[in-house]
Amino acid sequence: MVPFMQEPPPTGSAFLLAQLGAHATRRFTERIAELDLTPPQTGLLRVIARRPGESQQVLAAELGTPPTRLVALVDGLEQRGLIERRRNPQDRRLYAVHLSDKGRETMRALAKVGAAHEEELTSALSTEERMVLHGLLGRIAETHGLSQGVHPGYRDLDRP
Amino acid sequence: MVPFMQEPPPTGSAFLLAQLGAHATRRFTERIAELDLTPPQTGLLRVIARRPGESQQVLAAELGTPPTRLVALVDGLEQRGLIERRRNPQDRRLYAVHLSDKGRETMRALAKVGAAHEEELTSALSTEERMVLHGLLGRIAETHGLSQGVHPGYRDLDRP
DNA sequence: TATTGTTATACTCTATAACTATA
DNA sequence: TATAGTTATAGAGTATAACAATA
Repeated sequence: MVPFMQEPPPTGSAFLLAQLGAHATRRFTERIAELDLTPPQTGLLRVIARRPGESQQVLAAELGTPPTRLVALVDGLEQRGLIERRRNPQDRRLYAVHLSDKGRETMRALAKVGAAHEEELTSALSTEERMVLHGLLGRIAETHGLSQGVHPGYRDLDRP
Repeated sequence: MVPFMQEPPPTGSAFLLAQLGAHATRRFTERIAELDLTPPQTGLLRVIARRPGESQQVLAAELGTPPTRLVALVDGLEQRGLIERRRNPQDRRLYAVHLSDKGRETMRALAKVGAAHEEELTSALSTEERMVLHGLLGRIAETHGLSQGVHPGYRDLDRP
């Protein structure tokens, strides 16, 4: 969503966070494009890896997105052989969504991409400074209820 | 653009920055909605305030956006009386874009919104910690060429 | 009747290309 | 011919509502 600019105080921390967050997202998007993945696909893979076998409804709730949006997303990853839809014989309305072997391989590649991304982004800082930064960011995230490892995106946003 | 999730390492600083950046943007968007402004409008106002009298071409270059996009943006702000297009008698192709008195008033309101936003976002930290955070973020932003006070958004992004 | 997944549709935001008016 | 601004058009991404199958 989000366009090219934000806030009035030229360089408060809030503005820097918005700036750096957009930059981090852009760079990460470029990196995963080489794996032929988009950020939404990557996020879905992560949730499936963490909670294998869940229904699409549960995955949608976990991601905070409308269930309809998951259909195309799951379709795409399934067609590429990264995930599998398994029918539940007890309740034939549900699918159980799992990673495939190829999907697990992709997760390992994503871990490498993430490490390189982290290194690039924090390259200006010493090891000690990185720990300080991580601690401060973690506390801010915690007080704003962002600690679950799921990117909030812009859901729940009343856009004008 | 950006969807609901990003990266593999559950809580590296890169992921935290993306998370917090999206959160900061969302909260700021909510706040300026009460002034009936969107983030792109706010960013344009800031650039005009900093460089009054520039042409739309220059403003577009400054924001890193196609000039066509500025037309509707300038239209909207002009219709609400926040900015003025002034013809240049020497070269009647150009406009010189200026803030109006009402626009300057809006800038003051935006400054207040920004201060409240900054306070809310960093409320978990002490005064000292806020200074440390600001210093670290500033250094990271600098090494990635983000220091101009203009939000990069997702321009130049090769999206899949 | 309620729920899972799906399809159809519409809306927002943005970019690209074609046009006008001035130079 | 080149440039500033504009309009028209198309595309990506997302959400809402209606629908089919199953419970």
